[in-house]
Amino acid sequence: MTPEEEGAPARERRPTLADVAAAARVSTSTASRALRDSPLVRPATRQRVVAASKLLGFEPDRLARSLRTRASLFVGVIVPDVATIFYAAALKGAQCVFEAAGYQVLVMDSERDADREAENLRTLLAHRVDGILLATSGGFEAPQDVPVVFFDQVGFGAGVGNVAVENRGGMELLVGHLLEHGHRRIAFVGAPTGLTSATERLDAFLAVLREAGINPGDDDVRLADAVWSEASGERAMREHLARAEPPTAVVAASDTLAVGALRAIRAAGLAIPADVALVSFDDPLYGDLLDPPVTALSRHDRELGERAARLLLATLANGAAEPAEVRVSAELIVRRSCGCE
Amino acid sequence: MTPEEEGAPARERRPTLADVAAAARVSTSTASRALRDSPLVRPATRQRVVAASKLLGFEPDRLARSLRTRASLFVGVIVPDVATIFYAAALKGAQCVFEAAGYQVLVMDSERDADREAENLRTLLAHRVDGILLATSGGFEAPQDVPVVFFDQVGFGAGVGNVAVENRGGMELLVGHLLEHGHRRIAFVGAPTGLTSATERLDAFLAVLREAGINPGDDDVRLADAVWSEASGERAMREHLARAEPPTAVVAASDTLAVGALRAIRAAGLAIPADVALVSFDDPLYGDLLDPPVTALSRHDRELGERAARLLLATLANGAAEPAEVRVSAELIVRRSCGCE
DNA sequence: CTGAAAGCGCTTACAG
DNA sequence: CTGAAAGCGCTTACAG
Repeated sequence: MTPEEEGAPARERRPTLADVAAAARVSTSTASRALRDSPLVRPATRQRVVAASKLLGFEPDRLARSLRTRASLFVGVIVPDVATIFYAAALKGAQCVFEAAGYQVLVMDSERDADREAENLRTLLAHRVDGILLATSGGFEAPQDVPVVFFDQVGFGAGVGNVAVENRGGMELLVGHLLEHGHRRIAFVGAPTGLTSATERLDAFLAVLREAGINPGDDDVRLADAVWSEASGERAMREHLARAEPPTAVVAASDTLAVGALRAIRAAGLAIPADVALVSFDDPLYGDLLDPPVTALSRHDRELGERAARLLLATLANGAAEPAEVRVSAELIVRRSCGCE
Repeated sequence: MTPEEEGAPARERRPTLADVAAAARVSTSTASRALRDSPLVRPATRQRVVAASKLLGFEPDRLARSLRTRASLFVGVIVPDVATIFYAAALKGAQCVFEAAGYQVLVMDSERDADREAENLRTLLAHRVDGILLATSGGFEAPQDVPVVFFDQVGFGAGVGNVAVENRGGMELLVGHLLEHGHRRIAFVGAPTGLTSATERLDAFLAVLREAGINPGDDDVRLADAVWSEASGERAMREHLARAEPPTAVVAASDTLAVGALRAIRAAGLAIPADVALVSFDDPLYGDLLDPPVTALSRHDRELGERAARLLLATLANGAAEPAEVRVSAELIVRRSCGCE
């Protein structure tokens, strides 16, 4: 046998299943079966094939396999901004779950743009993803036959499920705590409604206040920009501070907004919590080290991603069930910005 | 013509090129050419094909195309931890560049584990990525014929290029500033050497000190864990504080380490910078809002990712050139923890 | 300008 | 237990 026949590692191109089969002197059918641990192949044969595969450094082409099996084992994840702590952590959670299940994730960043999101969706479909995790920015168009689960923002009706934070419960904790401190003039720094979390948080804020017998006026809520940017949170807070009767406490609908508010309050030369108390819906990174440490809701970023991934996996395995609605609840982390200590 | 022949959108399975071709009454060859804007097809024909494609909602299967063209337009990015600000931002930078060039990115999280990294590498190769961006954790094995560019950590010799921070220059800024403040007993909280950034930063720290006529002792450097965890930074700082002659200033090799050090100093009831000054190699998130605001080097996370991506793209387009070595330099952000103001 | 044919690298009925 | 054959959905020489 010449070296060519024996299949010394071909340096010029990647070995294919055919190379392995040739080296092991079996058909590609048998080689394929052997490598996939089919019970249909004699142990001795399997051994030969495996050895040949090792020798050649064979790695099956997942793309070719996907094409043939009609299951890509690709899953798509669309987020508004990967560089944001929340989405990065949620992505990580999802990725861990998917990888363990043999799926490869395709991440897309919609840049918080609905059109881009729609395009991302198409790109994912073109890659024949088996399913999608979507933190929508409003560009959702239901794909024909791939299941999508919404996370962060819930997509009413559409999709096979939603996983999000318990916005109502969280807001109850936040506002409730401020109420206990005796505040009555409590203001809100939120995001433009439209996306569900922004809306739910605002609605909950108003509802909790009303239940406490307080009737918040229009002035009591200021909306930042759709990106939930620090800068816009700062601006919104500045507006609150400029009111004839400024609030004695503020709840920010997110960590970024809270940090913006913090900047505005400091810039105004005011003391927290003496002049204005501040609480944040999400715990800012290093929230305990800020000046002052801020009272906030604990984060469950990664868990959110995991839950969403598991939901999708379940659908992929069992077919569409009832749309699942999962809400993860957060706890109050009491620090100093609320007036405690 | 019956509806079947005319190709009303088949709801049960995704339309293929064959469906489009049938609907437009051309061969798949022509359909393919028409959709890819080949000059070889008559305008009228192209129109028919495009119309049919639209009508059916056809989206070409990228996997099939990749198989045929032998260019996946996939690119892999391996990071030690996506949930870390730095890597998330670098990923975003890279992703933007790749997407604009028509590449889809496959992200892998090595969990800072060399074996997992090696596995990630194999997975990427199995997906026939055209190239790889790697922030190595030590598990690199050179793939046969796909170019890899290292970022964050440089991979000596291997790969088609490296992009990293200017560690030496950054350390000069940091230590130099502390020296100007009159400090002589300056300590270091770093990461275990091995990975290049840890090594380079430590070496630079020592070198700069020596050039200033100071001879740092073994005690002056304490190493945290390989994950650069806050907790280990805190521990290392605690050790420094417990020394017979504690340092009057400390440089932390990263933001996380600096935050850990900050915690340790505070816990010891010491004042920054009065009792110990502190500077950080990377600017912590909200570094200006911490108590006290910390002096640090500006971040260029996203830029690092972009540069790395562009380098890979260039290699993909022009073939292997000389291994490129790009270093991005950082500026000193002076705040209060160093003793300024 | 268009079509028939081959083939990318796999998997899987179908025969034996 | 094994192999020859078909086919996943595309693209691209090769003829015409």
